[in-house]
Amino acid sequence: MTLDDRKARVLRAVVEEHIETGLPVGSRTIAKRYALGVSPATIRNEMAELEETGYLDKPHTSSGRIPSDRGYRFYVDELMPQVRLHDDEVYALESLFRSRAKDVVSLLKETVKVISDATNYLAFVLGPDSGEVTFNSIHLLPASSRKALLVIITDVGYVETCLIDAPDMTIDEMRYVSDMLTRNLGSVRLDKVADRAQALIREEASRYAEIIDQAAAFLRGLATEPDEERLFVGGTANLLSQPEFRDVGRVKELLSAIESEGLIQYILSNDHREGDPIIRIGAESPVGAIRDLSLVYGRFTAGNAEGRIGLLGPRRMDYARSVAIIKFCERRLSESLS
Amino acid sequence: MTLDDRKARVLRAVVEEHIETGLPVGSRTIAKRYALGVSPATIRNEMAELEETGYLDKPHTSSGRIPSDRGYRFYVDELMPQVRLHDDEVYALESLFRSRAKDVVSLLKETVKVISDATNYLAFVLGPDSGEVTFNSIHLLPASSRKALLVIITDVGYVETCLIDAPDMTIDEMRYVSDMLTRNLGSVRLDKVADRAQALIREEASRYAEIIDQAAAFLRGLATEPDEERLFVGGTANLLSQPEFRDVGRVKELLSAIESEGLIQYILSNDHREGDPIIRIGAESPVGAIRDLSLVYGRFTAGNAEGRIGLLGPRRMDYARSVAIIKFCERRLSESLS
DNA sequence: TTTTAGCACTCCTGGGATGAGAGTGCTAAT
DNA sequence: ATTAGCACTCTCATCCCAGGAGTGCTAAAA
Repeated sequence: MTLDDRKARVLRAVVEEHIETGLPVGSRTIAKRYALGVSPATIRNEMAELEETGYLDKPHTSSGRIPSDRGYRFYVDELMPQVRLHDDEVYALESLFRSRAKDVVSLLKETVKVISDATNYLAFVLGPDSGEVTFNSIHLLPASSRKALLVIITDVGYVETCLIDAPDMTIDEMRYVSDMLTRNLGSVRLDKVADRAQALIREEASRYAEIIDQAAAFLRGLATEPDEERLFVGGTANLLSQPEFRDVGRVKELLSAIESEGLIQYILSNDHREGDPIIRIGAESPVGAIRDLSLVYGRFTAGNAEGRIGLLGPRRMDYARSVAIIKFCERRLSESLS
Repeated sequence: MTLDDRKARVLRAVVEEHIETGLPVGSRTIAKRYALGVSPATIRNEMAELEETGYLDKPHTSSGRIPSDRGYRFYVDELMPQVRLHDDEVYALESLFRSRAKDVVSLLKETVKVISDATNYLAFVLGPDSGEVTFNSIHLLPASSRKALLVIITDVGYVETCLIDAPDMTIDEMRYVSDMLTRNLGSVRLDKVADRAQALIREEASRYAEIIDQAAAFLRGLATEPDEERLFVGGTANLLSQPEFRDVGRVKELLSAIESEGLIQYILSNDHREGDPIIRIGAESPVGAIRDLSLVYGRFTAGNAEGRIGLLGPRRMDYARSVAIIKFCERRLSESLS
């Protein structure tokens, strides 16, 4: 279904006006602020037809119109301009990615912070799933007299550590065990590592069985860690400044929705290419709690695993800018993590 | 200033009733629900006197009373019962501290989560200041062909990592540098380490100057990291279910207050012993944004550094239970981190 | 002297009623 | 096909009023 030129222009005006003000928009406003060259009455007629065909809604009989999900969808697919980010925004993001004395987790967290502040929406990053990751090397380091620190470096740059019991081990023994573990378990996917470790214990019949056991348990833990563990959310406070959240009930609902499994599963279930962010408007997402919010998110790759980065905002969010920001982050995250 | 026995009982009844319901409490309610053995009229007289002496307030002329800051203070100091935690609460907390396959940061984060869920208040932990910490050992590990991972283990169990440029180094070289750094910089306080590193570079006149430089820069970064970096907050969503936050403006104000330097500085500025949590009621804290909230927090020690753990709730928070929870966490955190 | 019952008074709260304002839909004129 | 004009609809803020909860005061009872 397509729209004739003038209807499209009216729709675009309604959407953009509504995105800006958050209020229902009337025919007079459009006539005044958008140079369509026709009178309010004509626009009224067009709006009536756009309503009949489902692109616009009326909150009540005698108010202005607001875009329906379908209206936003048409706008996003056909009318939305491609925006360029402001120089200072680009600068803020670039400096994030340039200073590389950081671990992956900090990078992801800071990215979330920057883009939520830049948009006033809620931002999230879903880090690469460690289960699909292989690890680069594993090290045992002395931590105290009876403890050792297990350090695991994955191929996407995650660094995971945990303290394990390792009484009476010399540094040389630790090095030996480190080498053995790296040799035998490196380049095995994390979710397969537990089995391999069992085999290793049998082969070696060694006095290090206990160490290997602890290491395997930890690796197993990493692989089976629930999705929420690698979700970083930022900008809750920003969201509160959106007028649609003057009702606290909404906010609560939303916050718990984000932490619930459902939303993450939904985001992961959508297959898409990098550089082509997914936009889900209002009730297009099957997740109830965000039925009057919109979602713009993309994916980035880190080694052979992938993560997601996105924005969650009111249905009247600024899609054009959001898409530009997400695209930028997709690209730069993928570069930084490879 | 002290109160005669009956006034104290009336005050206690008003405080406890108000904590439970959140509403102004009237004389009739107290006569009915608390067995003081006197009529509402008598209670009215007592309440009038308590109001005159500043222990109670009236929202308006003909409503029930609510405790003033002073009333809460008297309650907290003189009337509040010592509560024991429920078995299941103790269990939830104990299992947190028992499973020790965790790094410090996760432990702190999970503690925050557990106690904010248990209380429905906002919980926070301020981790030990790394500037006052010495480190245990420092290691260089191969990460990729041109990069090495710098791992620093502090004496309180923090593990900090960062990637640095280290082209063409063999494992043996890395071990050599690791040993050198640990020998020369270990047991130096983090905030003194930069100077020491400069000295080291001069002494060694070595080809590893660049590595040492990067390590020193990172250590310096740790030491000068702002206080907020080690602040973990949890339970924002819980706070929204408190009736005093049905107004979104409040919530926003509060969220930004927490992230502001001021509150943290205030908390750090109070000296106190472990096992003796500080209670700050309403306007007792000089930080404007929490002038109608209360703060209950304690301290824990980790090596020779110290951290803080606390709850931020409405002025009518359940002080008795909050104190019990904070005491418990103080003790167990100190045990776990030493 | 202390406690209590009684009662007038105050103030908040919630439910209509009202009027202004914004915007529409329709009709008739251009 | 477009536009001006106008009656109509609906929301929103305000005001008013009655109901209810609670107080303070006075006078009687313990």
